[in-house]
Amino acid sequence: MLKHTFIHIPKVGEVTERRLWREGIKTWEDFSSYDGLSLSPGLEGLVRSHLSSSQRALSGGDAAFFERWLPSGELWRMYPDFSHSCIFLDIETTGMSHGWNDVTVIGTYDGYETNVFVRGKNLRDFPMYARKYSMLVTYNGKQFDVPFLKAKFPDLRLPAAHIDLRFVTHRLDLKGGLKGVERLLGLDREGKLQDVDGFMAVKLWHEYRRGNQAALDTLIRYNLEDVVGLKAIAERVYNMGINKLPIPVQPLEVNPRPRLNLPYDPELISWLKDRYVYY
DNA sequence: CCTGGCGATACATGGCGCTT
DNA sequence: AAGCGCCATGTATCGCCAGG
Repeated sequence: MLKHTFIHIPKVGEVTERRLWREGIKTWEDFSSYDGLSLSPGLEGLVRSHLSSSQRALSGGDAAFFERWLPSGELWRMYPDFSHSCIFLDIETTGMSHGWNDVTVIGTYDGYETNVFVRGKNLRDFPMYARKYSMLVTYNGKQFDVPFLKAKFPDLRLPAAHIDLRFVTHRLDLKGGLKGVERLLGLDREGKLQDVDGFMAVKLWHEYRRGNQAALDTLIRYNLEDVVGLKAIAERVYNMGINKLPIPVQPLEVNPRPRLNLPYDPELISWLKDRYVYY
């Protein structure tokens, strides 16, 4: 998709990009053979030089370049070009507020394997691990996960680009939180895991601290279900995004939600569900 | 329960090309 | 040269709504 993109160039907005497309300039390559019809000479030069930087950034895997120049609502366009170095992430905490609450679990998925970092075990390994990636994908992570992680690890270096799927789905009229979006896309998770939410994640952590090992298993399973779901969502919303554009763009091959083979305790979930009042 | 990024909206500004 | 429309961009304000 980036090779079709012009909106990251200064002085080029949605209208100009669509005009270029309409005139048959659908890729950066098309622009090189452009014989100067409807852009002013100054703008043409600007585009030309910005495209050569873009080409360099793309071949060099420079995600920071695109994070810097793309309007935030169009960051989703980066996904296929950087998915080879992409990390999906979701955290669990003891509550909602940075000042008062702590990170308990960090779950990640790179498209091949999941990783989990647990408070009191290996949470400290996360910053080193996170450095390897160019792109981060979360749901509401700009609000929640990233500020929490930065508070926890002050000199944390996260991937240069961050796609927050919350805003992508919202613009596509997919609303209702991560689980709601999964449901709308037919990506529901199995059985009892459906009943776990963030509030229960807090309770599961406390159960674990009281000595219940199965509570940690369940918390981790829940967390990783969220994480792997992000990839399935990203692929689908990307394809929905390109379908709204007036030019044909190569769609992404869509994968099913990965099936996790990790233990959890369905009875504990039922017990917690009955035990606490939700509002 | 708390928090804040973001989209939507409105408005001002300024560059540019075109017309008269 | 002046006026105009088009478009990008900046600023400000407001309310939504997602996370544990």
